Amino acid sequence: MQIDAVDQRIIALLVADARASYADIGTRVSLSAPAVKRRVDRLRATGVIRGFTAVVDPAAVGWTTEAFVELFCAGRTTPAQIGVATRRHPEVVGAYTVSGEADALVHLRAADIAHLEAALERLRGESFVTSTRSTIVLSRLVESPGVGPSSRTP
Amino acid sequence: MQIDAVDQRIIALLVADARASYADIGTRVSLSAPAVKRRVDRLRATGVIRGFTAVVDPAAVGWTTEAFVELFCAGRTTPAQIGVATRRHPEVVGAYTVSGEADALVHLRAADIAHLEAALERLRGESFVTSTRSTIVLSRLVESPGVGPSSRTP
DNA sequence: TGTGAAAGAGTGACTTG
DNA sequence: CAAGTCACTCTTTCACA
Repeated sequence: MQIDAVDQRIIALLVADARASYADIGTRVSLSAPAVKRRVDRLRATGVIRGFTAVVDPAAVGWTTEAFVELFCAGRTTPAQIGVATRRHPEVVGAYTVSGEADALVHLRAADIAHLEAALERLRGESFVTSTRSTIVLSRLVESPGVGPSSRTP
Repeated sequence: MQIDAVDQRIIALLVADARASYADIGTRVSLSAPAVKRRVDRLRATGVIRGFTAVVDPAAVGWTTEAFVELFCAGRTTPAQIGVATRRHPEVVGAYTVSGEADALVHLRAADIAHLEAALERLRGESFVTSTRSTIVLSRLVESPGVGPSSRTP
């Protein structure tokens, strides 16, 4: 699907504030509100915009402990398998297959160290996991939602 | 600040759909629309809800290459220093100080390998960086926005 | 917190370049 | 075909009980 410069700007504005009105966006991109709505509808329908979400301070909700866990998997493990398995754990906020020694990298978020340990144990219980290597997050310095500065086109 | 069970449910609903109407949320939590608005306003004012954003398919915007980079830093480098420095790079979508060998873990997103390489070079140019170790993301399996399933309280 | 009223936003049908 | 206009409905958001 083709997205033009106006779409880009609309996306950037929605990433900055998902509750902005179509009229507001319209004035910023020189379009009428219905025109903006049609574009947003199209972007949602084609999957460019996956949805709208609230950005919550994890500490405020009590999920304050984070870790990155490298997963070493059994010989014939597919990415899809890892995806399905990791998605089952609510503590998993990110999972990626990666190059290098490990097969996958899993981003965990939990209430505290005890909760994190429990989640890790559960993860290690997955049949295809042969071993893990954890890295505890000491502090979160940057965490952009969305796709980063989507106003830029590289 | 104190957030009760109703706040939790409102947060969960907004994470699921940031554009839900107050009336809609209200029926789900048995409150009137203005009551919901007042709670959301309070949650925003106190920083529990940091904002509302659109979740964009990175591939659709052309940022399709990702990496995790471990940063090894000079002796007296503060987390704040790393935070300020990494925030300068638009490719950085996440940065954390971590336990283990490395001092920090940086999550990069770029258009392609060339762009990623350029970003990495720029990052390595930061005065306090002594060395880096990169892990390329092969596929994204899970990536939850917000705070994960915030309907759960651990 | 709920109610009700005024202002504003979302959305469909229709028209125009 | 995509944008603009208009009309109608639903939301937001205020004051007050």
